[in-house]
Amino acid sequence: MLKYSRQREAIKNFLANRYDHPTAETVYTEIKDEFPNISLGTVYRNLALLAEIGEIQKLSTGFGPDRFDGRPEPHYHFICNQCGCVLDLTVDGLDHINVLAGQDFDGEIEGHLTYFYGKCPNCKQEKVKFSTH
Amino acid sequence: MLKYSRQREAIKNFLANRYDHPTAETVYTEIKDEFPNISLGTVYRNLALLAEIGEIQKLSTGFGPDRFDGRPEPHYHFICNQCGCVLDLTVDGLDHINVLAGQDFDGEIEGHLTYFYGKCPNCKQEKVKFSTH
DNA sequence: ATTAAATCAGTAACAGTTACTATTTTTATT
DNA sequence: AATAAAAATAGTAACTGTTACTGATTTAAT
Repeated sequence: MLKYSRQREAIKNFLANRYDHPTAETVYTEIKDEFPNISLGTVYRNLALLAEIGEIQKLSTGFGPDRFDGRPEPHYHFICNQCGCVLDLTVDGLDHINVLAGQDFDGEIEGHLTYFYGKCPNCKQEKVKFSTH
Repeated sequence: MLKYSRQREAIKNFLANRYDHPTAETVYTEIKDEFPNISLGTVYRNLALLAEIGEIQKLSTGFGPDRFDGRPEPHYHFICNQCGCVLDLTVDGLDHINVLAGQDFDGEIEGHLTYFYGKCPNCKQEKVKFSTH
């Protein structure tokens, strides 16, 4: 049975108000303002739990630590090749790729996980700035 | 300057003949037949190097250790939710999803990384077997 | 108020990977 | 073939991110 915990609530609220997909470490250090002696283990445990019950999302980008997204509803993510930032990305009409993938496959495709890569708006700007003088 | 090394060559050949996307640990233990005192560090170093120069691919699936694919040409991957196996998957006509993703995005989409999930052919079979008696 | 279960803080352990160092291989030059 | 510089190696230590353990605290039902 799941019991209320202020720490868990604080972690969830913290994530709900952030859009930069922080790491467990970031959640830990930031939440320390409110809970000066919260444990890193508590942060990891609650992040895992919240992800499991679908209240947040865990992003394993492949490089560096996992990141967490306070928006539970399904959406895509963009990772900047230059600065490494992670941005939310709403892309419609991508469900059909499961069908495409299943075309020549004897198993059963149930879902997919996609990360988009490139230059974020900021880094795209930067590049223009440097290349035109 | 890149110098030849038999260990690197062996690692590359080993991967070229495997289609199960082994982990560094697996490469290490298997390649020990030929090089009894090869170092795990050597395996990691060469896997990273081969991936960097594009002769193999590194797969970060998000759970467990990274896996390696001896086929350098771009293709997709399927991960079985049940047994965890990783299979190659050829899916055509998926380049356009970069365009779709860039529709309402001010940055620049340069690529994407997609993993498909579901039941592999074997596990799909299993399920049928158990549910029909 | 009492109690049992859940959660906690603190810390140790763990997995996967990278970094360091002294020795060996490779390869270009004599 | 011998020499020498650069690259790679084996072996091991260290590191990063995460999980597991333990005894104390908090929650929530009685």
